[in-house]
Amino acid sequence: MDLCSYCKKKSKATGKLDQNELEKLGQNCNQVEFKKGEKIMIQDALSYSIVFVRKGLVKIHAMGPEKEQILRIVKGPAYLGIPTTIGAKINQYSATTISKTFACFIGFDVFKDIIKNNGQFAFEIIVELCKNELQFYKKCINQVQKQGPGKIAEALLYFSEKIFDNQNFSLPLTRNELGDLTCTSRETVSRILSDFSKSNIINVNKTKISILDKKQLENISKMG
DNA sequence: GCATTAACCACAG
DNA sequence: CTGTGGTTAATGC
Repeated sequence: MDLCSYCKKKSKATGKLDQNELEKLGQNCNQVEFKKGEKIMIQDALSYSIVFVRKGLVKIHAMGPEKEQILRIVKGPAYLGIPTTIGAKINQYSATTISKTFACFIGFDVFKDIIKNNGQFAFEIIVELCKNELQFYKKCINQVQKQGPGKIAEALLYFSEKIFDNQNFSLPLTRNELGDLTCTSRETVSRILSDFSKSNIINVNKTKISILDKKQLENISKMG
């Protein structure tokens, strides 16, 4: 199986593995193809594996006391489930695909062994975890301090820049989910999107979004 | 008080 | 699933 050799090019961390480790990984991981909307990890389930998302988009979400909360959107290639597998016995969150996704389940024991034996690999994993944490801090501040338009503007810029690298994209979330992501209601998302559209900042057609005035959007995001 | 913001409800498409 | 309108509550001049 040459899957892991392929991923060696895709993932910085996997790139640090030697042939031996790659083979060991190959023997202990298995690729799965997911359709849009399928669950990769389930909150409250016991977790035994780390998931490597080769390609695709995944939403990380958890059920709160009131409602569903989308924590972040993950774009492959990326590791999934490291915090919850290492830091807790049961999954603290769910992961659901929002596009067609190819992912590999890696046995935790093998993953742990490689971390312990390969500092370069471990370092790259730490880099990824650190970046995620910093981004999460930013999201927290954004959510608590910005008001509606600022939150939506930031989310749109995030999808445009970080996920699709394009001014035009098809939003992989419903309005409701976008609300769950930005801590607003579905109605507020609708209203703000149509306001942006009326001001010619964006163009909206169902899930298709075009950013027309990026400067303006950045400004709204910045001002809150 | 008055304005702004956003959630909740309801209803239509 | 979405878009909109009315209502209501909180917050800040």
